[in-house]
Amino acid sequence: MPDGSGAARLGVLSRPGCVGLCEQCRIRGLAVCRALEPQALDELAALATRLELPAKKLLFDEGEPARSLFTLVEGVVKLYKALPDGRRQITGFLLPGDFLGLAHFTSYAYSAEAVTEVGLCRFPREGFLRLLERHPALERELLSRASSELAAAQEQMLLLGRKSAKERVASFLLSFARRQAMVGRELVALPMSRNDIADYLGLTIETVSRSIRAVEEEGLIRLVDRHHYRVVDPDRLRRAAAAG
Amino acid sequence: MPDGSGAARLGVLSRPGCVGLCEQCRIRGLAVCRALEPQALDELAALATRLELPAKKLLFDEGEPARSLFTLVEGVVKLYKALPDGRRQITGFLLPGDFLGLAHFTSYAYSAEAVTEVGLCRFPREGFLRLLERHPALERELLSRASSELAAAQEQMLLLGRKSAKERVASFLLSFARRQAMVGRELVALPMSRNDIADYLGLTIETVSRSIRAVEEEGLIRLVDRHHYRVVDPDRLRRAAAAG
DNA sequence: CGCGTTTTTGACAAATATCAATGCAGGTGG
DNA sequence: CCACCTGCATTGATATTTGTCAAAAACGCG
Repeated sequence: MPDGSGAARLGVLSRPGCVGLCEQCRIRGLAVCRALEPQALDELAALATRLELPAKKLLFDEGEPARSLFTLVEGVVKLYKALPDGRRQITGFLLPGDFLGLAHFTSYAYSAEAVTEVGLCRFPREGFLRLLERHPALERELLSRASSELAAAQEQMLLLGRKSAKERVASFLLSFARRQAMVGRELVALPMSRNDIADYLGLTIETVSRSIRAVEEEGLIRLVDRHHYRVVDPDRLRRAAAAG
Repeated sequence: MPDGSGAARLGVLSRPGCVGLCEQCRIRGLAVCRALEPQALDELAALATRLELPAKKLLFDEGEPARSLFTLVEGVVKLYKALPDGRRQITGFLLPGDFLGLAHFTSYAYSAEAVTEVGLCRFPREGFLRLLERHPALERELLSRASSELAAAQEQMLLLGRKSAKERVASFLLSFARRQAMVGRELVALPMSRNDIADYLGLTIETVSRSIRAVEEEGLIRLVDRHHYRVVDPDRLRRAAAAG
């Protein structure tokens, strides 16, 4: 079952500290250890440039020629589309292990911006596409991820089209906690601003703020501070999210 | 640029009457004439079962084991997800040439139902996946389509999260007309019910009805009858759709 | 032609957005 | 070290949009 989180439900979630430690994972994010033979892995590694960017840095903008593909190694990235008058819709938050930049056309269909400091691997489009042709396994992995993204996108459409504000917030808090595999006691980090959450859920910051408070007052979560929470009652949170 | 129509902006739009006429197109919908070598095409054809279904027939239901993949040859299909209490979100309308049933997991992530009478090709999952392994070109075609779907899904998230009722309706009328390549004088068929349009746009039927009327009264479209319209002023319609 | 279904229209209600303060926290400079 | 500043978040009062409920109209089918 997809969990509606917008990206990366692939079991490739980040293990902090893995980067630079595990030789196999040196190009993180491509589920490389799982899906690729060592040779393809090496070729990928040869292609990659390592990149560190500060929070709020724009990786690329909607409409710009798609020259690069990336895997996220560290931190959080948001993807979004905007209307001419400035209204924005965030279409997903990416966590370490996620892939971005696959454009069907020659330009990006969305913008990507670092939410926190991020570490990335950058692949030049041309080289990556050539590699793809030589390694069907890589192509299969991408297709698998794209299907998975598509399922998440559909879940998000259901949220945006049919859920109430409180249900949206509950869904988000639940699925974000799940992605960090921390539904139990663990503290969940919420690095993005209320504004980003609002733009992800199709609400205003005020409504997000009020809805988070409502969910907390019912005892479904506990807000430790503005950017950390615990899921107190996963079952009731799931019901509050209108999750099937 | 994606047009937000939810599926099939691949130039594989239907040419009425092609089915059964053109030998190459006998398995329509896989962009077969474009992307595949003749041998793969023949193998695909050998795998396919032809299917005719009446309107309102359920092809498959969310959660059901994904035993088949389909290409739509004739008619219109809707894909949707539902909440336990019955609220529904239609995630896309499929036109001839479109592909459906690619499940990342072993069960379908959404339901599919015939809007009109439909003609389909059905492929058993197992055989199709084996074929996929032998024909990287087919895999590439699917990846290309999945990327394209993803872009459309993101466009739809923008619509659902950030557009007003009138903008949603204008966007829908415009992109549906474009998909039928009929932005000019031509009559656009709108085979689905107001209810389906509402469930696609995240609105109620009443709001859809009023918004269509508003768009018509401004002279952007002309409603011939409930299920046919003409785009009168594409430019102003595009602006009303808040399209960038 | 009549009946069930879908669509449109209207009056009203509810959810969420908007506008306006206020509060809080982290960073900076005195 | 503290006070202030700045940006983000919360809270409150009100406005707007869209949803809900009810009825009439149009359509499609026997």
